[in-house]
Amino acid sequence: MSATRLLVLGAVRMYGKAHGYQVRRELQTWSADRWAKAQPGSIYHALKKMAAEGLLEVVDTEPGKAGPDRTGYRLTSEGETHYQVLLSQAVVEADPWQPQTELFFAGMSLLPTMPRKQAISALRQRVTTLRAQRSNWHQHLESSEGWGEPPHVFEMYRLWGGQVHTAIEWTEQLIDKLAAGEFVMADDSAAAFGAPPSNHD
Amino acid sequence: MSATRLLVLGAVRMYGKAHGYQVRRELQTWSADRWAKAQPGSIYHALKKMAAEGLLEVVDTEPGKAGPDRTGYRLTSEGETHYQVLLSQAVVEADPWQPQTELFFAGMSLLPTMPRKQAISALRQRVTTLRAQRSNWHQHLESSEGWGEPPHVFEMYRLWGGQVHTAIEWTEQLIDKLAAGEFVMADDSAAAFGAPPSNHD
DNA sequence: TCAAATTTAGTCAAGTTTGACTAAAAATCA
DNA sequence: TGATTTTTAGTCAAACTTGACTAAATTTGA
Repeated sequence: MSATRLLVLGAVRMYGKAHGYQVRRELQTWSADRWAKAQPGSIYHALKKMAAEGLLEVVDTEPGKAGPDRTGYRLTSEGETHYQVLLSQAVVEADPWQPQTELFFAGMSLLPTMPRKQAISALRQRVTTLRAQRSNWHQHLESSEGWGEPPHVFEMYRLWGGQVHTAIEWTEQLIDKLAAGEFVMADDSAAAFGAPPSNHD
Repeated sequence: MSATRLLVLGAVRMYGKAHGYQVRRELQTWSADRWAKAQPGSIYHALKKMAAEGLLEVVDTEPGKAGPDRTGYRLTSEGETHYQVLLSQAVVEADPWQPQTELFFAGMSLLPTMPRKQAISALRQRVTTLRAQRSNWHQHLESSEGWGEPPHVFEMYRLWGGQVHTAIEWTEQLIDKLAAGEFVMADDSAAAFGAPPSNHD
């Protein structure tokens, strides 16, 4: 489950129809080329792959008015479903081992494309997972403590625990803000960030 | 600059001489297959690549007593130099964009292979970088604030700021512990974690 | 107006990562 | 003992990522 796919899907979706370069530039404005693997090759690869998988469909191939031809893509209905699933996963999933940042930031970038209640519930799930990790970690440090692990490894656990703590607090604050009606979410306005344009097709 | 290389180099180094499977198992005990890209293919690839680059040399190819032949590797003197450089970089480097965890955890795993003073100074540099990032981020939020970025992006900055804050505090505590003589470092004992065995060669 | 620079759109070879798979030896056990 | 399982050591194709590069159109500016 890669952040690249979610980001590409999200970018195509927000244009309704988009070609690779458009996606590439959009993701660049999100700095996604820096915090995720959003280099040209990855983007074009993801587009072709997802088209082959039926998540995207090629709408047209205009003889590009500048440079090479532009291939326009659009989400299929399976693509739309897949997008919902990926986005929820990205927001909920809190694997302590994987560098969360990439996937979670992708999810956060696209959070406003979720209805408010769903976003809140996804973030709540995330908090639950994070809490569970935290108590797991606590037990590990207290109980069997003192076995073979070299002491500097405990320091790493401590850092990790601190980061999880920070993440929990932040997530809870975000939930509160969402509950208080902050941010424009998918069910507030057709013009929410990342929302697909009205489909006049 | 990949965590895989540093980890593989560090593992070979701590054995003096090691074959791929040994490295693979060692890294598994560090859970490095989970928080870094330490799958078999990556490990064997890194070994071959670094051998081709002259950082490692093939010591022997015993007809493996179990299964296929074992290829033994050892650090060359360039490899040793490179290891020092990579390790320092991993500890010092604090790129806000890259998911730090992978590289930094690799560095922390191998921290005791540094002399104490060097470790402290590397960590101090890290703190300096982190602080700079933090004030950069502060300025961004305060000053030009309110331009085109959608509000949920600010939340991401806030999370990121919190994580940096946690990282700074943790690093400072670690520096204090090191300064107070905690942990067995490379210049304390030949038996420090990850230290190469005495070279009876 | 015409050369140089920039923007647009994408390709491609090289490099890296994945993880299922092979194949041989050793351990287990009925 | 003979069959099954586990451990050992590594390979390999498929997938993904990188980022320099092409090539055409448009803009800039002397």
